[in-house]
Amino acid sequence: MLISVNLQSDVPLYTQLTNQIIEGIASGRLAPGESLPSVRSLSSDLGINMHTVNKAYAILKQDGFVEIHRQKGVVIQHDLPVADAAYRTSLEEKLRPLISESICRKLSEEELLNLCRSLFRQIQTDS
Amino acid sequence: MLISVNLQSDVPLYTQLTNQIIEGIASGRLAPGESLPSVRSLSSDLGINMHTVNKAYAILKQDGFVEIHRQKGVVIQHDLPVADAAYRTSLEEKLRPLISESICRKLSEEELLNLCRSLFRQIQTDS
DNA sequence: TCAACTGTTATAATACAAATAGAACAGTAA
DNA sequence: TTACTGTTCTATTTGTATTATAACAGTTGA
Repeated sequence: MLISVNLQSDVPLYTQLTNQIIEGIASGRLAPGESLPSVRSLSSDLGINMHTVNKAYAILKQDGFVEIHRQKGVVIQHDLPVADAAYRTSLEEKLRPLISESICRKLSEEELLNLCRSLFRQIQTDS
Repeated sequence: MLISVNLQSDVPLYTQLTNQIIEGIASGRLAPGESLPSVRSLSSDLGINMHTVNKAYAILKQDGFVEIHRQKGVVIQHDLPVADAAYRTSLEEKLRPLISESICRKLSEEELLNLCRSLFRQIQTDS
């Protein structure tokens, strides 16, 4: 899967990486068991530091999206983490300010739901 | 409206403030024309620095949610900003990683939409 | 007029996170 | 052995978040 970073963005580089990899899993472009590039090769390809890639991989490992095989390096987990109560709470806390502002800006409930539905399907079928 | 901050949170204080005020507008607890506490009184009440509150107010002013009256201080805008194309794009960029992870965690499209709908109505009617 | 309040600005210091840099270690594969 | 894997260590630079003090211009009410 093709991975890139935007040095101008205010989103931290390691967050850009984790976001892209998680979207890759969601879309099926990254299948369970598949290997990710090594920290050294990916950092070299992107022109960024090794430790930045390592931090992204460490977060993905921490959250249960990847596991480390001494042989194959970093591979996508077969048993991906599921949406438990704690996750749903944190998701709500992240959605709340976004939905609040959309209400202020007179986005209707239907428009918001259509946007979410459209994104959901676009990500899921973007393999 | 009651405003509070969580010093333990990893969300910046000024972001906590802007989020709460925007949610207050969305819910109707803060009506257009209504005044916000002065930077000095609010910072004193919350036990934080004046500049932190001032930064939050400056962002709200920048985004068009409040205006400055030399007499009344900081008041909620009558003509609130609307959801233009630029806003929709930025909203999509913020929703995308959240939805991607929810797909990874096997949250169904219906569950996600129900959560968004529930939040939308809860915020809107929470006055 | 005077005192008390408004937002605003300037300067400085502290603390922390993000990113980079160079180096080394333990384990594994060809 | 050589070359690769993730991991860890120390150090530096940069930028943001937060606090601290101070001052300014304008407004309000006594």
